[in-house]
Amino acid sequence: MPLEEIRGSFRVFENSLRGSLQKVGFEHLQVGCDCASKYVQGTVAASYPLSKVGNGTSFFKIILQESENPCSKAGAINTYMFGKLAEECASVVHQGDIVVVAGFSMAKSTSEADGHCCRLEVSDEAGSTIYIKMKRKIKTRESTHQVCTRSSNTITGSETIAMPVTPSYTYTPLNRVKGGTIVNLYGAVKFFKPPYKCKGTDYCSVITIVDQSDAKLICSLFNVNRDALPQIYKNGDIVRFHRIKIKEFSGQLQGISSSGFAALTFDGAVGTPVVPRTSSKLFTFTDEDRKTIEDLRIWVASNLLNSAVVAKLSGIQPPMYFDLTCQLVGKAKLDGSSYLLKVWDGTKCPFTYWKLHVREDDLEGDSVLIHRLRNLTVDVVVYDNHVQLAKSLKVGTFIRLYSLHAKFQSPEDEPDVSYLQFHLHGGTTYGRGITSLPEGHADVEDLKKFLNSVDLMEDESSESPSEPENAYFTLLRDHQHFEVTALSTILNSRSPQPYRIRAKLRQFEPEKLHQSVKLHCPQCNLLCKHCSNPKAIASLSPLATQKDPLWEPTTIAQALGLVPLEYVFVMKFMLDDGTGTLNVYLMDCKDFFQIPASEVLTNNIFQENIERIMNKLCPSGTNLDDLPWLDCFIKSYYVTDGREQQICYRVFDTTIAEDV
DNA sequence: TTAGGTTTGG
Repeated sequence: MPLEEIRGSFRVFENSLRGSLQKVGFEHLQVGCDCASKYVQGTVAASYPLSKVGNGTSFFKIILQESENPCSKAGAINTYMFGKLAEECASVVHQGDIVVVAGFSMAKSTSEADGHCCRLEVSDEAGSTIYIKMKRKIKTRESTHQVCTRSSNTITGSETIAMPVTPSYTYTPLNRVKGGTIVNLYGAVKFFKPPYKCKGTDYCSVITIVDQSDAKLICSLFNVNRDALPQIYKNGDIVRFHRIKIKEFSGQLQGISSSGFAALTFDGAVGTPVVPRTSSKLFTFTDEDRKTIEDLRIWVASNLLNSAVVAKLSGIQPPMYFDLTCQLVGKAKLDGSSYLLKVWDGTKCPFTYWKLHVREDDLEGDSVLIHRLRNLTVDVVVYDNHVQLAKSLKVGTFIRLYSLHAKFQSPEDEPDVSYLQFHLHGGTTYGRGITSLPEGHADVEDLKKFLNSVDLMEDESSESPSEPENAYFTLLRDHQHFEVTALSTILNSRSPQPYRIRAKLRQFEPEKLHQSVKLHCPQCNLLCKHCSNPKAIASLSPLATQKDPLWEPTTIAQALGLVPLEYVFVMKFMLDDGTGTLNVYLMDCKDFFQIPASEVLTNNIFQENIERIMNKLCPSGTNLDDLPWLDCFIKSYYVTDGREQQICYRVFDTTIAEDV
């Protein structure tokens, strides 16, 4: 906490502080000294009213008197507080309180009247911590109606101070860090785990940094606020850590964020703007910092081998783990431990890849856009610890998926085919994780430009640019001896029977393919019907007591009184042979299109195939004369709603074939 | 406190 009250013995408190910080006397304070591992202690001699500096930041000034050396020449020093910390201190700090300041910086005094050549500067954002030992305990208004009066030497009046402040920090090369110290560091990121929620109360980011000394340091950084952790997006980024604690673990030195820790991150590429990424509003940045970063960038360019594999969807070579920069188009909860992210990067994945079947209602995102981008988006399944972050991502934002796994997988019942799947496995090994890239990030701007240049119409019309204009025809699987019957004859006949017809497809429903896939009950031969008579789970007991129980879905379903439903295509064709038109139903699992209905919703290649077939059989805006003739078997049958009988027709023993 | 790079499921 940036502001803490010291309760109990001050001596005990000071002993605990000495474990990590060193006390420094006022006379040793000067601009340029290393204050990272130091603290000062003094008594509040005076305080000024809370005010604001030019940019609107709150400002609070106190004069600290060195407690143990009241006669010292440098016995007092001005302490300037900024931001939230200033506001908090202004409400609790009073004359006579003992104050301990850690994480301060030094600035040159603006007036000789200050009594010291420099002043202390502290702020929440800079990671300062102020400990206060109250002179007297305050009674609250709630506990008593007596308003507590404390002696206060508040100086009235406003004052203008010079901004920005320029304190001086000393940075330790990585080969010089020592255990038990608190140091300031610069380094290039060699490896990192994007912030993730750890088992404790905080978010954690593990970052390995290297520098020109060729030493490396693994740092574990914690913060309750994800955004307060360094915003690293790729290896090679440059970080500046202030007040990082060095300790030994398993014979190796490591860095750990301690009280007052603060970080800045910079793009590590030579020539890019030197703009610090930070959630802090207040931080120091000097010409020297700029020089350090530029030097490190040059070193990174020829010394840091980036182990991360970065790929576009068009260039992946499965199986592989890679980092993908993309835009989130849709998202959906799958189950408690997995989550779907539909993403695109403007390029087309050249492999047959897995599409998950998600109910439209469960999919968050613009359904029109999702449909338009259907041939360019891939489905990424993220697991376990990544679910929480995935859930929080806003559709439309740009994200980077780290160590995304692309691998082929065959469905259990189809060993001959395999689909490419994208998984972000659980855990954080190898830096697996997700970051949301901010607007304005160079990679985001580049990707945006590229996505805007993608011509979706072109993509749709040139999905297979070199593919010949294949024709489709129907194959009759049996009964070839049947004579062709005119539709007018069929329309005049009322007896249920099979026919061979030759007609053109004038219209079909539904237009949207996904609406044609239904669940069908093979027992009663009807759609979404309840033939199941579910039994208690105990009904499985007889099966379990068998010598070699057969734990197959059909056996289990039977024992539980369930009739498994199956996926079928249900379509209505309006056929025309010039003698009349007839509405004929198609209800088919896999034989008509030679594509299983159970797979089509999850496989975009199958969807494209069917769309292509239907577009050939019944292209929109084409005259009946130009449509292809189709040979089909149909049969007539009666359906009844209990009162009236109606004659219907459906396709059977007919298959669509491609004329290659 | 947490993690402590890593040898990578669904």
